[in-house]
Amino acid sequence: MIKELEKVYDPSVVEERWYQTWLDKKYFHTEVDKSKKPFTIVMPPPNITGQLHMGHALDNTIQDILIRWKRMSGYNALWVPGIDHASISTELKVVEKMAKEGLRKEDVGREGFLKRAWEWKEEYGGIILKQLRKMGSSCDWDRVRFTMDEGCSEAVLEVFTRLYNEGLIYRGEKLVNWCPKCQTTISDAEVNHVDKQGHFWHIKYPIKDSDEFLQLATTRPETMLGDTAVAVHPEDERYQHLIGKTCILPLVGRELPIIADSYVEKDFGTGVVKITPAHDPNDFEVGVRHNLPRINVMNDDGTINENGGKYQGLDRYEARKQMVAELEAQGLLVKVEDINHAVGVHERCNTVVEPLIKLQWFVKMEELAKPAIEVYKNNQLRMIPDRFGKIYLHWLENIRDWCISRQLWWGHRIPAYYCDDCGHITVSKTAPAVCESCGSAHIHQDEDTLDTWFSSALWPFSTLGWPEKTEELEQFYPTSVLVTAYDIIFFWVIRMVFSGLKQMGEVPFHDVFIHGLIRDDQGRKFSKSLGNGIDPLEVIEKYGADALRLTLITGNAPGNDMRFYWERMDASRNFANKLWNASRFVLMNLEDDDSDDLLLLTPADKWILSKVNHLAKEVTENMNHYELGLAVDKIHNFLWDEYCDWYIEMVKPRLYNKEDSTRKAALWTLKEVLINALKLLHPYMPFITEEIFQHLQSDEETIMLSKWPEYKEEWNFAQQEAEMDQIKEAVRNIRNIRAERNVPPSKKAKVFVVSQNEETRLMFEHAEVFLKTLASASELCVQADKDGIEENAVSCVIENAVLYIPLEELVDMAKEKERLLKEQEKMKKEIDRVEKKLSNQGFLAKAPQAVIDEEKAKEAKYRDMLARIEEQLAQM
RNA sequence: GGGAGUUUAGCUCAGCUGGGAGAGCGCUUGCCUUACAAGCAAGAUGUCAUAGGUUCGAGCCCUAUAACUCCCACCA
Repeated sequence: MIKELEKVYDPSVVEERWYQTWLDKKYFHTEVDKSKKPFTIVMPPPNITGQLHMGHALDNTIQDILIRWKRMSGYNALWVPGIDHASISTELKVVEKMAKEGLRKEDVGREGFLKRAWEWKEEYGGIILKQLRKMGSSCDWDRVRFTMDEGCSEAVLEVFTRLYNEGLIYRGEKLVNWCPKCQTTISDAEVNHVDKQGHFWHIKYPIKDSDEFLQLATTRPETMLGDTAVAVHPEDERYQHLIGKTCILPLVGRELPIIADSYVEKDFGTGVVKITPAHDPNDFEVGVRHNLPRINVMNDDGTINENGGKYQGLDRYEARKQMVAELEAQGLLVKVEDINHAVGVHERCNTVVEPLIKLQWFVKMEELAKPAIEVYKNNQLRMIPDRFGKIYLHWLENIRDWCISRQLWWGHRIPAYYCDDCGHITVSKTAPAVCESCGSAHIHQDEDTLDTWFSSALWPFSTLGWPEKTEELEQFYPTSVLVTAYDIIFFWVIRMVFSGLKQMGEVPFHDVFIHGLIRDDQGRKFSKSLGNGIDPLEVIEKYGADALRLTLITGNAPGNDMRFYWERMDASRNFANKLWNASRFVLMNLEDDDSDDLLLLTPADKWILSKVNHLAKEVTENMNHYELGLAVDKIHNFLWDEYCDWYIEMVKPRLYNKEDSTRKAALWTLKEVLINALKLLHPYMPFITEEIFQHLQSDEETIMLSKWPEYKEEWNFAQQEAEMDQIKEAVRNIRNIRAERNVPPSKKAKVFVVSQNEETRLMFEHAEVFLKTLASASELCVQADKDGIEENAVSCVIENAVLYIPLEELVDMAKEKERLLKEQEKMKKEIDRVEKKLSNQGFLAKAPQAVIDEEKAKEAKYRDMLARIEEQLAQM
């Protein structure tokens, strides 16, 4: 039994033991049960290169809370875990590892590389899932999925071929984002724009057969090697005479047409733009309009290629340096301006992205985006908090085609087969033996793989068995809620929505619960370079998973970032310890006979039952609105303040008196209320609640599968709640009086309650059992008049009564009077305020009746109290 | 350039559909009261960023301003 255990709660043993038990008993496993309503979450699959960090800890705590709550509420609750192959990150890691052995990708070939990648996956892929168990995550481990497992791969092939056949996937030569370091294309979403210090080089381009020059500026002089035109605005008077003429590209000598295009802004710079269709998205468009040649001057590694003449072989930045120097030498460099401008970098490696023309695979987005916009607008898809919906819409409304091919080996290989004879492309889920067009057997598969997000976009249905028609799919799709951080809306949420709508005809989830980021104590993001990371596993080791979970949820509102600092862990641990000790107290007193017949419930019992009853209602409501921070705050407050500091203290005298006829009721209430509160707390702090629950009762096998507390009318005691509020107020007043005079608790004093109201007197008489101990009273005298009270007793006025405490020490009457005058002043102010309200015709006419009644009741109460205060004063 | 968020106690943050400003930590004072000193009790601290407006009533709704943060974006 707990009562024999330590005074201090030690989470490490308890957490380990319960997680193993839950696993052994298969509590996490969910089978399809059509008699219940489904509640589904698919876990955002962490990367196989990943280690558990605070973001995962928060994300999974939220999911676990929701799943545990719904499971207890009788839902067919399924939480599918899984991991993502993370094509580019993993490939980089494996390459890095090979480099240590002195090997390059090319040395081992595609197959050799993939073998190593799979080995990586086997070795490291499951680490983060194991770490998630430390958090207490109750996902269905029998259903772990991997984005490259058989089923998910099947789904990828199915979707690719379907979209291709519909013309929604196409192959085209377009300007794409190229990472020279990773040597692959990347999507727009993978490009970060960072402000960098750069230069504006103002250069003169000579006009052919003339002494004139066109002056223009560029931030990337090396791209001039690929210039194929110079453009001005069609209506720019300054340059009318030059349109149609030719200028000479410095350093290269190529003749460039001077064209007119309204893309150029007259008022920016000199109003002249060099056009490099192969290296700039805008210029590319201009090139299409004017049928300009595209000259690619760059190799895949960011060096200048054979089109760069003598600069061939130089790195792009070295070429830039040399070219600028030569321009200057030739007198063609007018000036150099320092500027701050946004540069696109690859989010993985921070290398400056180079726009290059490449033949790549794309998903046509316009048609797919429309229904995704619709479902948000007509509320089939909700964002919590709603403001993220605007970000979602803005992205979809401005979406461009999605480049999905990657020059990587690790991932889903594109199921396109090229005929070496006729050039026909066959797209097929299985490798065709011959070209479907000419029948040639000389065919080869596309070397590229798909963007990692292509497979994760299918996650909500591929994990449930799609494209097979499984009963899981039928029962659990659409899923209930997606839990994720706001930084992943573009990458993932949007792509899941349009993929789900396209393939399943339904949204992949109804709600998107978006949380913020965890930051360090100074509000900075956790990052390797700052070295400010905090390992959740270390936190768990020191404080326990329950405490970490509580910290992550407490005081946080949806969508908001939060700071982590250790002091908050102390507070959470202290709460766990408080709960532990309160439970020890209950268990110490509990007896074997816990039948609930013949219970004589006192007002105090009814009060706490009523409180926990309303707590259940409010917590459930908060959780329905994803207000987890508010919910857990209420549970915390109930357990610590109401249950521990008040109820347990009230009940002690009854427990210690074996003759007390209400003793059994006290024990029953202590236990019953604690069980209900534990259940409400369980989703947040699963381990400690289970540990206590198991010691406390034997009706239910585990708190995990116990019945979620619901509001019940028979536990609604409004009157007792009001009475206890008044008793508490009296106790606080007495304590205050004693504290102000530094009367130690050991020094007891008589307390007189004088009230003309019979009900009030009765109420205090009933409370005598515990009131004496709570207020350090030697004796409690409840009476209708002031008989027997010393003249210099300290007094204070409460609703319907006056309290007197005769203190032996000489009471400073002048000070007492001063205190009463202050009270009087305060009361008058209150009355003024209420009266002002009640004499306001507008208020009386427009405010709800309940509010008006409340104010009237206050007025009466305050007037009564003021009268008593003045009576006291008159006698001084 | 567009959009969003934040501004509440010394610190970190809650405050749900408008109806007397809250928590944790910190601080002051007194207590080892047989569950808990990781505790108990009693305290102190707020022009809810600023200025207007709507309303019987505004921390909450509207407008403007300021400061900070973030996201998006092809001005060379």
